[in-house]
Amino acid sequence: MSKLDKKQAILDTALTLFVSQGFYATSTASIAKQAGVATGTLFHHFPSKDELMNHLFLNIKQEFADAILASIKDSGDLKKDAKHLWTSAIQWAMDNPLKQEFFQQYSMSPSISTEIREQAMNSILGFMGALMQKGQALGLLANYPLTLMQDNSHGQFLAATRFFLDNPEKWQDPQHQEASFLLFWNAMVQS
Amino acid sequence: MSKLDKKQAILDTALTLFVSQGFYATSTASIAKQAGVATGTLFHHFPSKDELMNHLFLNIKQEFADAILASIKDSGDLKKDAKHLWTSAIQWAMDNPLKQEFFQQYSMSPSISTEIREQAMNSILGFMGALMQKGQALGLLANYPLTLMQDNSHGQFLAATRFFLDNPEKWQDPQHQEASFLLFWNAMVQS
Amino acid sequence: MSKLDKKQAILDTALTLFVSQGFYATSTASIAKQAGVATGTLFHHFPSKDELMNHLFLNIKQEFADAILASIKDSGDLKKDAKHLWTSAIQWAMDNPLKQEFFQQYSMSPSISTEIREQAMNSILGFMGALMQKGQALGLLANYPLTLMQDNSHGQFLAATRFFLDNPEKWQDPQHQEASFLLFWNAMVQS
Amino acid sequence: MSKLDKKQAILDTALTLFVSQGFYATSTASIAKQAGVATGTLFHHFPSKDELMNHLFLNIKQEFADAILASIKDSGDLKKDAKHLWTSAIQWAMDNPLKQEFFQQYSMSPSISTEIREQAMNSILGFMGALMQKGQALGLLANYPLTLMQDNSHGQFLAATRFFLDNPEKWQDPQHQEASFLLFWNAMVQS
DNA sequence: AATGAATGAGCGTTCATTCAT
DNA sequence: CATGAATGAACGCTCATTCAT
Repeated sequence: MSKLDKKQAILDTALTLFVSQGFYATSTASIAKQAGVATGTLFHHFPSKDELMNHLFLNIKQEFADAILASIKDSGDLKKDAKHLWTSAIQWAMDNPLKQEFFQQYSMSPSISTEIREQAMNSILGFMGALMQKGQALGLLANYPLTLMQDNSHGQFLAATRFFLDNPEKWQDPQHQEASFLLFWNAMVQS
Repeated sequence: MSKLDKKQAILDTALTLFVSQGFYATSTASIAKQAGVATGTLFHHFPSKDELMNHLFLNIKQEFADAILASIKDSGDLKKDAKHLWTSAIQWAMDNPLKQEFFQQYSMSPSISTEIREQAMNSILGFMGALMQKGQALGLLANYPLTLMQDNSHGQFLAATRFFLDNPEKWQDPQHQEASFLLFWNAMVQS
Repeated sequence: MSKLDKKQAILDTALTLFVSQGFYATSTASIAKQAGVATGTLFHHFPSKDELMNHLFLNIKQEFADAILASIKDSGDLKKDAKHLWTSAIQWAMDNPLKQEFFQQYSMSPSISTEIREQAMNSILGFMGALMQKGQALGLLANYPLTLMQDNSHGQFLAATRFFLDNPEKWQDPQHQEASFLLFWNAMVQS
Repeated sequence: MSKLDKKQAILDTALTLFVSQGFYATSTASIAKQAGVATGTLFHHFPSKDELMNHLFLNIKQEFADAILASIKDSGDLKKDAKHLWTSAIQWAMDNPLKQEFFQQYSMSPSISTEIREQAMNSILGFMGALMQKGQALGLLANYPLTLMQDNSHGQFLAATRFFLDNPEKWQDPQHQEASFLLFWNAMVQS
């Protein structure tokens, strides 16, 4: 096993165990053991358990952001673009259930330092913010305060991914998929 | 200090510390010390740290449910009733910021046993579910799958309370208050 | 329940629990609870857990000594008298299995203070000592050192009661009963 | 201090303290401290205090069994062989007073799990059992039930070692040594 | 870089004992 | 005399972290 393999094995194992047992219930010794390395090795790659957690969090956030960024389109039809974005985001969650679960569990937990958490939130909500401002400028979306709309959308996204993660077969159902998007979109529409 | 005072002091201190430091970072010794009782006293009233947590959770959930239940009206105007419900719920959160914070942190955390958590969720989401079914029957709300709508509303509620808790002065602003309700209501209306 | 009843209930419960769970694994709270009294009541009757234990030990030892004393005969036939004594002693153990078990467990354990233990041993072994000296004077028993013979007899008695307590049906068998006595008696006879 | 040294230091210290203070009155912290290691080190080598105890018990039982096994002879003269066995067993106890004391205290105590205790008893009493059956076949020993004889011999052995451990100078006295054996042997002899 | 034995502060919990009622 | 809530020292044990190899 090469160096990179060991570091990656530690990260992979940590993700699995943090999600299934929780951060505090997972000992560094158990991560090392299940990753097939010595306890000391974990601390060669990460200065502390907290740093391992933050590293993991930033890694996953970046993966998600990259996936979303790659799926952004500008077709001229804002609603269509928004639907594409919404669907891509949930699809990523369905494709990466462990990572999404990790996000759900730790994006609001004190196990992750505040600055890291906020940094992650901003970068993701940034996409949505830009889209919303565009919609407002076009008169498609209501002129609600932007930060309120952003937080609301984030809450809807967390609820939607939790729902579909718990009921994966429903994500295959076009009615559910469509309803999920409309709940998100109509909330903001100029009525 | 009377008997009840000591038990209550433990519960109050535990609430404060669990919210500010997290469950695992809060030692039973620190709860006892700050509550002004001996370590043994905590275990005289609660068989374990976990049971103390569950007790706290059920207590707060019941308080919230009682507050919501007391504010339910049936005026014949569903949208008006819904707004009253929505406003009351957020108002309770604004009046009890510590308890709302506790809810945000622990309603999805493994620190609370699954059955206790689900029991709490169901009792609260039950109100919303009934209201939604009524709205669908009247043709006011879209015929989206009920469970999806419920989870979506819950997500919006968590987002709204977090937003107003972080920006309490905005809850005084009628525009924000109105926008918050419309985001919730319009998401579900029949378009 | 009268005062004496409560004190006796505590002693009875302590005997049962000390035998079945051991001294250290039995909490004073559990004794009080099972005896149907408050925790404080135990400490009204006995100044400490250790004193309760010593009290129990002396009580039982006295009961045993009384039973043996009552069964001593002087028929002129030493072997017959010895057999009667031996049989009576084991019979008492069979009739009071809990108390005998208590004896087996604690007569050598540090849970009971040394002086109390020695005091108990001497009073019981005294009977045997007198009998042995008589036998030696008559030329029936070998002139082995008296203390060695006493300790040997005690060891045989403990072994015999343990055996018959574990196999109570064999105590009904005359062959076993006779063999048990002969092992004891022949060990000491002048060969 | 090497690794093995530390583990051995823990075992040695535990033996001394368990014998002098008892199992429950000896804290793991005191064992570690007196052994010159950290508390965690004890638990690095033994998963729990109970396991440390069982380990100790099995170690000592094995040592004793090995010593006895090495001293077994088959000279054709059964009584002579028996005396050799008896003397060797007591000699081991005199040479290892701490370990013998440990045996006396714990071979019947609930601090050691039942299966471990029985396993130890059987392996030791096995020697005696074989010797007795041989004696019965030769018509030298009485036809008492074998298990009763075994238990009886065990009781005599415990009594003899206790006696000589408490009075070590008497083990030097040929009269005491001879008497001790005759008490054991004559008990079983065909009369 | 990798190892894993060693560390010791800190944890949740127990329980003999006290004392106000 | 009886009660049981309260006490706090002490327990067995865990685990993030260090460091000699």
